[in-house]
Amino acid sequence: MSDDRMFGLQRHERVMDELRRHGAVRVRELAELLGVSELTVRRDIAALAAQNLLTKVHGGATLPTELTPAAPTRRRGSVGPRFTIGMVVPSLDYYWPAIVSGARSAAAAQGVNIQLRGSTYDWAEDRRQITRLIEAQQVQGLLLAPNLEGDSLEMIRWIGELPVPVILVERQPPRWTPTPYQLEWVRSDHALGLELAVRHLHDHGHRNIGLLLSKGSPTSAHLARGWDLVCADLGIPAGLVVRDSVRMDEPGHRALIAQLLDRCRASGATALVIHSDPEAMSVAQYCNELGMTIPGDLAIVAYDDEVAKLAEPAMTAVRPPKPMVGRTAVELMVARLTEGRRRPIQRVLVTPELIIRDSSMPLSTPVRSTWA
Amino acid sequence: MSDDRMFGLQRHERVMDELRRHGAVRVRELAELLGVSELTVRRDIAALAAQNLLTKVHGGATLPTELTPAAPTRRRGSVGPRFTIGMVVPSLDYYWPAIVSGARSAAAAQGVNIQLRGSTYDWAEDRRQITRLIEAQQVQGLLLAPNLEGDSLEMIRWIGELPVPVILVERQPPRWTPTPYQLEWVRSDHALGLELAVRHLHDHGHRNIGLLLSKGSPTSAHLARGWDLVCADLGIPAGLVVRDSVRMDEPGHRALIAQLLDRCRASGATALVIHSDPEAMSVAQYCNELGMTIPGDLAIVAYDDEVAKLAEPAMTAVRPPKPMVGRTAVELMVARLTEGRRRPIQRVLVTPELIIRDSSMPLSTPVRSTWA
DNA sequence: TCAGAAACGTTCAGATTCGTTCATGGGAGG
DNA sequence: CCTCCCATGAACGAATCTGAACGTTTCTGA
Repeated sequence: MSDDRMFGLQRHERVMDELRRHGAVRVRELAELLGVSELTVRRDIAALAAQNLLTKVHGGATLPTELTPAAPTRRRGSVGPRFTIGMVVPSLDYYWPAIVSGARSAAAAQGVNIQLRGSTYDWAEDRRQITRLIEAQQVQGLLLAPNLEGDSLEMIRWIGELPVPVILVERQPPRWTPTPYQLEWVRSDHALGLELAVRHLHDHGHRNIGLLLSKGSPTSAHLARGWDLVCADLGIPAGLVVRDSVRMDEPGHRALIAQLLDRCRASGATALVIHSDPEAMSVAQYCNELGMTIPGDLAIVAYDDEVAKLAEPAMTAVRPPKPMVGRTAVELMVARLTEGRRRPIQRVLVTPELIIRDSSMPLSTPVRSTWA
Repeated sequence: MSDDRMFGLQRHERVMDELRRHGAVRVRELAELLGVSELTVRRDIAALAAQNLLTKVHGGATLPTELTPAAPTRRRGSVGPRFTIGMVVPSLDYYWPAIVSGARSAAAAQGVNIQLRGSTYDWAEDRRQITRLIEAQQVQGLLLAPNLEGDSLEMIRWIGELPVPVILVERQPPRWTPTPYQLEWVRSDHALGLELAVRHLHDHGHRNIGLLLSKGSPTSAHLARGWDLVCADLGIPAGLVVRDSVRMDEPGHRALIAQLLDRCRASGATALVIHSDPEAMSVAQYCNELGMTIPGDLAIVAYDDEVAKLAEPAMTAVRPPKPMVGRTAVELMVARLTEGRRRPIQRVLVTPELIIRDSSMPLSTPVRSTWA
């Protein structure tokens, strides 16, 4: 089933992954981690460095910085707009690395720099990071993903008054904002993503589906909206919605899952859509311990597709277009900086993708994606 | 399963399925799984790679990522992708010329051609034009603005089955479409445009505002939605909405306007938002004949800004970002044609602009847009 | 400054994979 | 029924990937 070996490209991705997660990697560790010789790792690093995706240092590699020696200058004459864009994201180890990576590669293609700042899901910290970026006077634009829960109007007004253009990433302010210019944003269409999941399950015969939302995520609201719409469209019950945190590191998660499964049984649900992979894997593992089979006794679709592939069975998941969101944000920002205020405000929705694996369909069924 | 042999296309789908499930596939395993020779698998992979559906690597294939070595960079001649894009618009004399013009200039910048076809606001004619463009085999993509009133699902399904990528312009299909790929679109955010108009009037003291919608325009629905939302937000009455055609060339338009003004007087309305310039000018002219002053006795904001500037007094109007819509559509299409199906679906809203002239504010007031 | 240790990269070899060339066979169309 | 065409498969030289060996460079601490 699993390969003992990976392809070169996969290794490259893995290297970049580790790099984004930790900011730096060392050859020795990577060699062990990936199960290849150090020489191979060095070759990988050299290849990635040739694309300016990382900076080679003695003993390993780091994320590229403006200090990178001998950055091959862009093609001769057309230096292009050399902007520096600040980016503040709420997390650097879940969900956001893929967005940052998409942003980084778009930035490389456009010849601009990105100043990345990790924050938390907390507005005060967001604000601190943003303020520091602005005060450093180095950034011409900002890509932000602030926590808009709470008194969002106040935050939005504050953001609107920043001296540089702002584009919100994976966030949607109210449709009208009390700012001199309407705010620009780009986000995944999570409501549609959820709809894809439910319709996939519906296509495979499930008529009674439940939804488990993780608490406190800005995504939940969109998922809930998509849920209501698609259930109404398909004429299936929309009642089984649970908001709870059932991660394995959460105390009492087993009791919560047991409770959830009771509700499924009571309402006759045969499938669950679960927000965020860890929660889905937690549920799957619990089912496994109980002797329930997946997808036989319960079909599961996870939402996020960060680690769903690694579950056993591999989990069908909705994958938000994270790299594309980052990329689009950068492209919008470059356009805004290049064209100035005359350019009309754009708001972009990007559609997630449904990755069909084994947790949602009987294994014997010939594999056939609805996306064919 | 049923057949010992499958067609090439089926095999391709199967390969993509495996790929989506596992993220990577190995030539050897696929050959065994599909019961064909490795050479055949390699040929399949090469074909799929040519469509950017996967990335070929030594020993197999992976899903395309941003690390995917760039396709043959077409620098030297830098001929650019010389695509030809078909564009079918419902009118060539109102509203649409600005969109087409935006599209044309973007096309020139991108080095692609546009085949323009005028149609009507009628689905049968749309379909005829589209069919002809397809059959001529000259276009690699289509920008369409079909009339989606009526049995829109049927039309959407038809559009989804066209052999070239489609982007809808100023049209929004249902959030989910029964097509192999979700439809892509770009449109003006008319609801927000209307909101700008109402808030502008509200800012200048109007607390009782009416809305006149032209009948049968696809825009009306968005305007009505924006109207309900903004009236609720501002806490002003939303009851005075009239749907009528009051163009000067419409028989009986004077009676309808008289009726409208009666309703305004009855409800105490001091301002009107009127969809489409000709209607607004018609009302303004009638008011003028009655001796009412604009904006003194009645403030007017027109929606479309096609000819609003020519009115007397010059009319404040919401200007949908028409050139930008056309431009964005072309840019999206070029991206789609360049990057293929792997590119996630984008849906873009562009924000209109409020052009403040004389019909909404006392003439003495220095004209100053809230947009500074 | 120097020496030891670690890391690096060149070279070579073994193994695997790729793709060209040519031959075969079955289905579509006449 | 025949022919043409395309998809497939076999074989083999070419290309690629990987790791070991070993001389060279860089780092670190005395």
